[in-house]
Amino acid sequence: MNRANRIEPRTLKGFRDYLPHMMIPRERIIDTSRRVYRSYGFSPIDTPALEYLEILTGKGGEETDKQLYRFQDPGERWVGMRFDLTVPLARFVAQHIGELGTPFKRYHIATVWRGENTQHGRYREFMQCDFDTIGTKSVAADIETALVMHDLLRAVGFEQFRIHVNDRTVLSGLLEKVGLAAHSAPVLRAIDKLSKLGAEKVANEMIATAGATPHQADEILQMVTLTGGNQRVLAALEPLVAGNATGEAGVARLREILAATAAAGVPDGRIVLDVSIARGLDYYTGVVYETFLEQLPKLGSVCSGGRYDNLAGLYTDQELPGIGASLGLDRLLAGMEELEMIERVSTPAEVFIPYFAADQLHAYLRLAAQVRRAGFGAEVYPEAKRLGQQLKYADRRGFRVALVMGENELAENVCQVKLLATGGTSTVSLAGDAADLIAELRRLLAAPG
RNA sequence: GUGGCUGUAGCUCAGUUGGUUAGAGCACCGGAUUGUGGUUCCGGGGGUCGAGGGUUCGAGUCCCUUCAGCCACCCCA
Repeated sequence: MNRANRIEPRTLKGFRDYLPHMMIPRERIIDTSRRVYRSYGFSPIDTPALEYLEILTGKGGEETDKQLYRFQDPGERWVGMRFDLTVPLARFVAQHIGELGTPFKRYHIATVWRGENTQHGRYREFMQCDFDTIGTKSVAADIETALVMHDLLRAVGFEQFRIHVNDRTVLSGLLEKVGLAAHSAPVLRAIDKLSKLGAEKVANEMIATAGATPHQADEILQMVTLTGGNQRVLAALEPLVAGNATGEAGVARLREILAATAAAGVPDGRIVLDVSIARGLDYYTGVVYETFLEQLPKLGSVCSGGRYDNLAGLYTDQELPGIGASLGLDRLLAGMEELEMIERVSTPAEVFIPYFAADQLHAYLRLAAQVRRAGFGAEVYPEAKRLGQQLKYADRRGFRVALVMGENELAENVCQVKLLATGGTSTVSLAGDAADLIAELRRLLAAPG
């Protein structure tokens, strides 16, 4: 094909290819989250990428409506691509709750699409790793959500992180007391920006967008800027919501969550009561969580969620409360990269077998099969090229070990085990189904990674 | 969606007031070295200078449009 007809290979704005060295850590985090969710009894589900447009519009507000990928399918139905996993979940439970029963715990790891403007760490196609508990208002579900978030971050490899917790009913209670209950959405959006903008600008925004008086703004700020440790914040909150049942219940719930997570073994200081955490989404009605990495506070929350007490109200009359959270996979990966927690590797296999003696392919394939039976990934190079080149290939890809076996080794039924990181080499026997080799590999590859 | 900045090789970039055939480093492939990689040396493949149009005798360089990336707002994972 000549140059003029050639199609330029390119990807759409906000859509990405994932090369092996990015996909390997990505899959590792996905596998980790799957393992943690399952360890708490969350079950996997999946839903279609496309939904009837009417399912997706109306929930989530104007912004999401604008960002929705929508088109007519070949049958001229109006359809949309899911922009999160919560709305499909709402439809899913409304449709199937009869056969699922409650409480229903599910996780859903899948791609979503939003036609919004791109920015660093923000794309038009990205993956969400959600878990939710549907059909119970119990504080136990709130507590479990925090525990899952905690285990998840630790399983991925973090120790330096904090889960910030708040309860929107505390804010609602205060808004009722000061007389701003009718404007809660813009007030909450303003409060959510406190860490970014500072108290003064937040006050101005509340006055401008929510019609608050300076006095009202001041009262709200007084509460959301409380600091000084969980117990002290709780003690300070109580008088502020006193006499308002909604607010009092919220404070009690927060107190219970903090006590229970501590009892479950979450270290002191990991879970932080932060009254300024509001979460932008309108559908949260109770507890809200955000997780920050201590080394990268500016990265924003890497795992967030909260309680919504009428998830499926658009699709069914049955009241279905729930709580859930979502791992910010791309943001977390960006953070791990910045913290140099990601090893540059572009092979998922540990063991490299150079194709050395040109007429001995069968011997290499047999060796590789023995290594794989022991549970290791093994790759045989496809061409009998110069050994140096093959080792260079193995080194670049990030293999851990090379098994060198040429004429000499074959004659003695042994092979060299070469640790690529150091160059250190030992010779082991292949007798008896390569038992010595397998033992040596287990020893060398025991280290994590 | 709004505003600003930036687009030269896979990556990071040089390229003089507009002037002949567009360069470097790294990366990639091959050789030096037909049995040992991450060092060195030599060679090679890769660019219609993001794309389209305009001004000009002449455009990588100036102008317009468009696409993409980055930043801020908005919103959010």
